[in-house]
Amino acid sequence: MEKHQLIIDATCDLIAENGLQATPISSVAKEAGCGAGTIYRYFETKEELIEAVYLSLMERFTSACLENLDRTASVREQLNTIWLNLYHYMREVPRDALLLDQLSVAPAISAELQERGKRDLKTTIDPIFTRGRQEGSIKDIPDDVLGVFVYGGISTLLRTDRNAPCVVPTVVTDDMLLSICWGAIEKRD
Amino acid sequence: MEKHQLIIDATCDLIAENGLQATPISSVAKEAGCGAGTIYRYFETKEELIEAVYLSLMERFTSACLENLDRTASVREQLNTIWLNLYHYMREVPRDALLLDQLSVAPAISAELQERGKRDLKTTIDPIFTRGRQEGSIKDIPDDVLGVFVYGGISTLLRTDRNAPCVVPTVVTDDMLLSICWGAIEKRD
DNA sequence: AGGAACAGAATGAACGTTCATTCCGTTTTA
DNA sequence: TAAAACGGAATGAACGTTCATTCTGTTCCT
Repeated sequence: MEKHQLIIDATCDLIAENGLQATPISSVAKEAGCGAGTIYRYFETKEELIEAVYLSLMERFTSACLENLDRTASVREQLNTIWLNLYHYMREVPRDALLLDQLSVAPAISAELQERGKRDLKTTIDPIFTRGRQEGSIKDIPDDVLGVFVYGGISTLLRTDRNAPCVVPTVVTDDMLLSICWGAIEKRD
Repeated sequence: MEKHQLIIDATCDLIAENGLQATPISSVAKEAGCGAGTIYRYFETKEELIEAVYLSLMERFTSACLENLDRTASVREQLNTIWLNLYHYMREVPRDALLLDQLSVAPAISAELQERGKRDLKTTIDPIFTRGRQEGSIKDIPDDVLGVFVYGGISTLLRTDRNAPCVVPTVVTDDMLLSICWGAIEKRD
């Protein structure tokens, strides 16, 4: 495998396990099986490495969320797919869920980088919300608000469970989760 | 004011503004108007200081959320009060919202400390959920799941807005917010 | 005077980053 | 073809900086 990617992977593992401020370059080098100096052949600074880690993480989230998405299906079916994809990915790959928690408060992650990381997902989801709103099945509230609220709920739920385990995985079925998510955004008369 | 509290306050301000890893003791000392050594008269280690900061933060959140709570009111009214209190507090005191973001991924904050920080709030809210469930107005889903989901939605919404401002404060009315929160947890037939 | 409280310089460990050197595969030369 | 020359990837010891913590002399209070 490419050294570039090897270094990124090692950094992902270490930050998820130990946190950002407990992940010195020296330990990344050891984990990646190279010398510390080598890392600086691929990344000018540690900050740049972190940025690369963040973008690779967001790519994985994006493709996980969009997996098996049938873009001809109904609004409801499409959102169900995306939300369950997100929920399952975060449960199955806690490393990436932990990593996202760490990076979302890292000073190295600027506002534009965040925007870049979310762009692909947003350009898929926002039209679904828009359509749902036109069809009258979704509340008249901006895309961002609806999307972010649901995302925040799911991610916080799983984060809490990671800290004090055993509540969520055994109790929250897919149906429950979707009922909560839909309740939040659904328009009722 | 007590030096003890002065040091905690200075630390709150600096962590909220600069992040935890950009808040050395030396800068806390300067902000608090004392020498670095003085801090160690009140806190044995920096970690202990961070723990005190966290507990003081959670006290403020707790009392903000429970303000004007009428414990004889209906389930719906009580939850409305709590959620709006939370929403308004996080909007009005962004320093504390930022601080919570930083501390919730800090290694100094252990799982038990988190539990202690949330305890008072939970012992008030959980019975409200339980009652709502008995009355048939709230979904048959554990307290933790419902509470955490709503909290996560609100806090993530405001965090996102802080990074790319202007969406939320002007657009999301109290009614909208409550409609989202209630939709998530409300039982419908 | 005597002891507690305080300030800030001193200390040593840990970190990000640099750089002189080594290593290794490829190209050139005879 | 064999060996010499080359170039850039890789290395890790060394450097300068920053930080938490300690030390030491001073100030304040009673």
